[in-house]
Amino acid sequence: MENNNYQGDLADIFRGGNNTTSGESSSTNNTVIPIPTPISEGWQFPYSASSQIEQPTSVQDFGDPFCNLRDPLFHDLDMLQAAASEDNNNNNNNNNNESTNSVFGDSSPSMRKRGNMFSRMLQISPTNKLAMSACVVQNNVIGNHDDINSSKTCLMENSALQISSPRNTGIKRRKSQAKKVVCIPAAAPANSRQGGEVVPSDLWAWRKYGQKPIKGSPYPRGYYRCSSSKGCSARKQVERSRTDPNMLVITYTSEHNHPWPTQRNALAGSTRSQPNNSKHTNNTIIPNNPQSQTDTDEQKETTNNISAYPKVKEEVAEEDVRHNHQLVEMRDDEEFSKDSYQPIMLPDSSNQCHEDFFADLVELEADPLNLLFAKTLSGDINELGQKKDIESFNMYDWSKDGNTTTSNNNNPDT
DNA sequence: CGACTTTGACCGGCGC
DNA sequence: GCGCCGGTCAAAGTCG
Repeated sequence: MENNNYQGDLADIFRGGNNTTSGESSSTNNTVIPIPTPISEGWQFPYSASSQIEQPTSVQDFGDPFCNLRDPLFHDLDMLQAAASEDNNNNNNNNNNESTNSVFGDSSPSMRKRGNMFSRMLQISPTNKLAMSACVVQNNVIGNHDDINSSKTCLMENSALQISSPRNTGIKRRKSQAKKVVCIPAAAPANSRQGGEVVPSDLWAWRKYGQKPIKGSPYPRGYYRCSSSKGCSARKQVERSRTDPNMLVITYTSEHNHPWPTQRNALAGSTRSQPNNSKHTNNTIIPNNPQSQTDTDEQKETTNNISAYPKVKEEVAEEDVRHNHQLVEMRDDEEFSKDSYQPIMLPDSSNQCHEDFFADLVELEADPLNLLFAKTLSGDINELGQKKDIESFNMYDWSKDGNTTTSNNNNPDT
């Protein structure tokens, strides 16, 4: 394998970007929401125990719990510029802060207000220079999804490459598709057979249909499609970060054409990664019961299990901020009953110290995924200060209706 | 038996 | 136009 231009994957994420104006379905939509690792940043997810979790948008979220993450910062590009300007001034007075801290931490009021990593939706649009600027700013400050812990130099490099890439014209992409990129902590590669990833499962059932070695990456990329429903075009790609094997880069493509699966549906069609399958451990874990995660080599897991998104860093890419906003708005009208599941609430203490940083994340808190992060991060970081990866992912509590739940599946009490 | 994973082959987009 | 490379297909094998 070649190891050149590791930015490639990220570049791919960016390069295809066309802003999706309403009505332009053919455009490629990529947005990246870099989520810094709390491990090194001291960053943590906020959490509001009082937050009510709404059923995630199923049809338009690419099956990505992160889909609804959006960025107040980039909600308005004007705000972005204003923020940048403001922050520059502030940073001048806070030189002792690392740039990352300025964003993840607390240096800049403006960034603190607008700059949460979850919400950093960027409009990666070749036609929108301002958006591209936003991209640069974001990458410089927050990080590259492929290696958030990497140096700023690297980040800036990526930014430059992404923008300068001819592909950033993005008008022609292999297949015009909206994509979302999520970078999440992964189980230790050593635990995965054949370099396969232990992919944290989400609420959808995925079936692997291919795997390819990717140029520039020592790790293969797995291709999955939604198996929850025949005819569903939703796909995702899973690969390890080239620079940080502990991170998985998951790219969601296309959309689910069916409702968010119930637990049964999510589990349906899967015989190898069932929670009750002692051999094939799934990634679903009870947040409060880390031991429930056995994380064996067998669990290549991708699939099917409900839930679990890791805590730490992550990125979601999507090209059109507006689109995300729409998703958010639509979510309020979601026909899916939130009876389907309930988030596991965190102790209030978990969010206390983060509220300032996530002051603007009210919307995000409504997203189950946010809870995932909140839970995992607050727990893992506070307690361990290190990533526990997938082991503490299980953020969903599906037991509301008394059905078997992800949590319950791993809960010794059940 | 059905659903899944694995894996080589094929196809097509994209850069040169 | 050519070749590289990513994405998908589909056969074979595995598993419950």
